[in-house]
Amino acid sequence: MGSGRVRVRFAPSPTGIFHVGGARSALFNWLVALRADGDFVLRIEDTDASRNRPEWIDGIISALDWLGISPGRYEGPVLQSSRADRHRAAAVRLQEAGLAYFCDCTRDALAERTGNAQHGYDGFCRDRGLEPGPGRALRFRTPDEGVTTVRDLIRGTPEFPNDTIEDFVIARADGSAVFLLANVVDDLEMGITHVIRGEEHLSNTPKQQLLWAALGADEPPVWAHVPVIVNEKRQKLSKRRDKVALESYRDEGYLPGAMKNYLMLLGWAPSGDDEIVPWETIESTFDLADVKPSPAFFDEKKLRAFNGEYIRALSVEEFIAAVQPWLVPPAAPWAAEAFDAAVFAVVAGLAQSRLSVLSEIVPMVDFLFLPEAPVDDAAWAKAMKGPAAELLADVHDVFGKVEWDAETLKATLTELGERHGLKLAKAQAPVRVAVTGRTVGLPLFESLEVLGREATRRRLAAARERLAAG
RNA sequence: GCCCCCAUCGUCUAGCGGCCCAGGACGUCGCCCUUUCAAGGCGGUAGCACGGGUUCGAAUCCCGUUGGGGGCACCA
Repeated sequence: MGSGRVRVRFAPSPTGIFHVGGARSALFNWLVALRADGDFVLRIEDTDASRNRPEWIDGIISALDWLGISPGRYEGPVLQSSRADRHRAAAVRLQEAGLAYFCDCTRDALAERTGNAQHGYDGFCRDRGLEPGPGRALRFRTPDEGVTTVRDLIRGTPEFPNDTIEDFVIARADGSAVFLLANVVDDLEMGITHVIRGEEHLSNTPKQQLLWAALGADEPPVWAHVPVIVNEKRQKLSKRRDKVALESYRDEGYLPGAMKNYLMLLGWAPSGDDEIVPWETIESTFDLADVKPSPAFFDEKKLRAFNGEYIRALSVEEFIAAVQPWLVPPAAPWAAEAFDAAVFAVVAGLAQSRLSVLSEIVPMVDFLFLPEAPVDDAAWAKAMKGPAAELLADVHDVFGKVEWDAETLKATLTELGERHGLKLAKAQAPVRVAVTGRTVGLPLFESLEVLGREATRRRLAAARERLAAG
């Protein structure tokens, strides 16, 4: 408005988790602000006091920060609750101007009149001239004729016949404004020029646009309703059924870069054949007008693949720093003092290409820091077959005297395996399970080298005992 | 029930009238590499929902059908 400076806002309600759909909306808004050299405002829609907790707000701020939208780079957070007086004032203004009226209809009374179902409000109190009072909500009087045309950057110009827009409630009986009004009052007074939000708000838009005009705005903001993100059943991602918390992805070890890149691909695509692109490229090429209007499925498999790529793109030093949180309790099952950074550094590079998410580092290196091999029963059953017992006996014996380096260990086991008619691929299995507890994992000989002769032989001996015990 | 939105491989998409008997990515399948598992390399698989138009020409434009989805609270 006025100056022409672009101002966008991200207006989540604090619900305890940060929804991936919200993350995408935030990113879209952020990008629009960045590209237009405009402002990004964070507004917390906390008007429903019954379900609000201060820590939820911190959660939103830190989630945004994780995405690269850091405090100080945007306006806010502005708590919508702090503006309640403005909202009430707007409601009063509309009522005094004759654009809204009081209504004491209950849901039941309305259902009875309209033949239940989910019809809109029938305008019963429109001309009853009710005064404010207990049980009386304020309804906005919508036009009876004409259409309200919404200009939407992603969807064109959806038209809503005014006679299908009911006289909706804008303030509760206690005078407090509901979302529809509070949201508009804030956007208007905060000078928001572009409202970029989820598609689920599209049907609210004609109502809000009517409110913009009623409150004296010269023109409504530019709307952009981004498609919803759906699950495999093609339904909107829900907190109850689906894994929607950004925090859970973060805690599992997804890198913010991968998450951002993936999220952007839902409904938008970089030019060219590469889907994995630097954030800077996205910043310099993103355009809301290129966003596809159809819903997109949140494919965690693809996200994982992306994350693996991002992990592999890290330098070993960066990788070591990134996995740090998973190498100490409580994420790690070993004692804090059992961890040896030098040992880990040796295998870090080997582990890096084997992870899709950072948390997978734990089962990959636990054998190095746990006092004993964390033997998995299924792995044991699978590997300890045939001449395993005899082979282990030989290995235990010979490993007591050979040079302790990966190359020698490999040559040794190759030879020992042949003695029992086993190719190396087969011969390594029992040794691997005896020492690491699993059938899969890091390259074996390098693992043995860092683990050391003593620990390795102790585990081989333990495995022999267990085998002997049946 | 009413209003609105959407429709290219299983999935995310490129395509904005001829460059397309449709390209990329994830998945999946096969092969190679290989001490397991990954990673990597090579190759394959699979799609314009349907029906009418418009046009010399349609995945691309229009209409309809069908199918999906979202919304219809004194929640946000």
